[in-house]
Amino acid sequence: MARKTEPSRSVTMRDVAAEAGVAAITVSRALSSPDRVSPHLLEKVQAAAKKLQYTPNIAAGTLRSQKSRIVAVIVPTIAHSIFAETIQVMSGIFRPAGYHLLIGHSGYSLEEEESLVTAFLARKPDAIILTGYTHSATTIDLIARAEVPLVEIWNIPDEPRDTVVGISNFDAAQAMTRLLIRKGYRKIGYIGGPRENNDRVEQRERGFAAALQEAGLEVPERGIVRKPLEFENGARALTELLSQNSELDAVFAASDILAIGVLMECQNQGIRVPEQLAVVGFDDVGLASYTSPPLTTVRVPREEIGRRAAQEVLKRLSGGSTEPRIIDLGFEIIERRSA
Amino acid sequence: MARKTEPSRSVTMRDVAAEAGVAAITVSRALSSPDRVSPHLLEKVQAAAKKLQYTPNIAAGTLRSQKSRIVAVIVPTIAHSIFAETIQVMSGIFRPAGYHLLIGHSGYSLEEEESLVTAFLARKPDAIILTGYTHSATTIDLIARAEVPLVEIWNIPDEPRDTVVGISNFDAAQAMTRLLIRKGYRKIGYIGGPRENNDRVEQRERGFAAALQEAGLEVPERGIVRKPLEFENGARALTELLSQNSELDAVFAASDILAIGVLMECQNQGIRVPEQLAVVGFDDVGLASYTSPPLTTVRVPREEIGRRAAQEVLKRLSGGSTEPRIIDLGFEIIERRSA
DNA sequence: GTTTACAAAGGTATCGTTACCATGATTAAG
DNA sequence: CTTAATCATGGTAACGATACCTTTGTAAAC
Repeated sequence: MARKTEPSRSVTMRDVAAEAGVAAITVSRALSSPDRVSPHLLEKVQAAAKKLQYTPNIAAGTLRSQKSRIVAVIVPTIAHSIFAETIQVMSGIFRPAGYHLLIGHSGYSLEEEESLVTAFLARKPDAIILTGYTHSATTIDLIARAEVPLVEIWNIPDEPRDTVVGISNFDAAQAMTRLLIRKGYRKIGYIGGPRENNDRVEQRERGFAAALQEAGLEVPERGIVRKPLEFENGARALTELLSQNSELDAVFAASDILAIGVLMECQNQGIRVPEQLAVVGFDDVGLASYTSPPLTTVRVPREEIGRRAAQEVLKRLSGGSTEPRIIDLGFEIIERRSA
Repeated sequence: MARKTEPSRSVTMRDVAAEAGVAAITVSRALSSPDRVSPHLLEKVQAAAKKLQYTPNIAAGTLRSQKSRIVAVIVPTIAHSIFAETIQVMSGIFRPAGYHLLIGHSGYSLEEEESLVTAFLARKPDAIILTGYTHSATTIDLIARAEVPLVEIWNIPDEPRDTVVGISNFDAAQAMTRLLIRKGYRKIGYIGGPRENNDRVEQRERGFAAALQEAGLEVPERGIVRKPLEFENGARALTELLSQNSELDAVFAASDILAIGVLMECQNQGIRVPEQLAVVGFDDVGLASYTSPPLTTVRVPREEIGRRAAQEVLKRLSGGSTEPRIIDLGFEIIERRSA
């Protein structure tokens, strides 16, 4: 591909300026704040830029202005649909605004997250978006020192560090469990993800336990199973749960992925849902309304989380308030037929 | 968060140099090619960098060296698990090598892809990874002019432009259809995605048609339905297909997402799979082995695609060959119980 | 012991843009 | 009609790193 002609120095602002018969700085202005140059020159500059196929060198601009027009995003995993969707939505909002996304996945490891933050900070991102509120002290310190706006998404803490956009996973899990109780289920098992470094899952588990407690119910003996969020683990977890607890009448899965695994296993084992066993999930992934029976679950406004997070960043970057604040987007219990 | 003390000029290489009692250039070398400085000074520099919490300014380095250590990746959509997985794998390989990923989604639009390429090019990426081989002429020209290595993934063209890592979607679809024919199915319907700007899907459709033709079979009247890749569209497409073609005995879905939608609709309508209707998919997503019945499908080595693509980029960036070439990773027919 | 080779370290210029300040032109205010 | 205020434009320096070249020191070769 690369044709070897000459060193082919790339077209710079100076070249465009010469072509248009103006100063370099005017080209800069024409391209980044068009309303600050006269229509006449603006047109000339644009024509010249087009003619020379000028591509600005962002690195140079970043070096001088200390603004990279990059937003760094770190999620636990990109390969989970809920995070992929969030990223996609954010990307769609940042793009037209001229910002690009630097994406990393921590694999639920705080060390890896810290290492990513360190690496990303070297690119002077204009903002950083992290998942959850659980981060290493160094991570937080690094970001504070760099004076980079921080938006934490997906879960709501007691005290915000900076901006937070999410829902109360505790409240949502509690509400869902209450529904189960209200419907008359009494022996409710829990299937969730590992709690390490995952405050979303941890809060869901707590919300579940809180609902049982306030109803005077107990968590069944060995009624809690935790496995990574994969379909097959839902299936396995159910088997495990049932082998320990034959008279379970309901299962709360802290993620639809697990819940769907549970439903599939029920189908395999011929367990009728919800007659023999009620199953509820969390997230409301696309598939949840197509399972049989359709899954009762908690709808998390995940696109809205992405959208608001991105909008908050943009607002902040154009001079918005820097006060720490929590944006609670709320959840919704979606009753379908699995409970 | 941002504490307003003083302008807090950030720590530069010069500061580290002063602290370590060496020249700035030595710091540069110590950090980027440690084996080119004496162990003694290396240690001193590292200590100084640590003490001052030095963070390199990549923009400055990029400006000077014309190397950004950024790789741009454009996929049609991030929110589809197969692309999310590919991205995750690539990200995992690039990260330890010191490269970061700039990710964009084109929404299956060539114009949007072109616009993304234009925007990304301004960041002087060290390589660009695109999905499929169908791109606008300008896109290709832009990349060629910028002399940026290009890797195209997921599908294999006749003539490679640069590096290609993928599978033959044509061959795979053909092989799958042949299997259906070999098993005795004769009235085979097709459910696929829209073909515009999607050479993967297009080649699958062609492969399907080719297999029927070589067996002397015909595509059933109105036996082809195309809808965006969503579960619900699989369900809808099946209904549509069946209403036009009551004696269909098999359905080839060009994506597991659609196939799973089909399976769910079969369950709803009480159609026995595979006895009344065989269903096969394409991709082998995680869920495919958990449906009931488990889905017969084409396994696409999508993690391997991501891995190889990333490795090829790294190889190329450390001086590897620049000859255009195709890396065909092959596919596998996974026979489960849905056909 | 002298010459050659090579490694280690430093000096300086430079990448391409934008911040900052200055200038001249135009308009508004008195 | 003068003065101030505002706008459009330009000149220059600087952001922080690395490429390139030079210098110095040490080991190898004869």
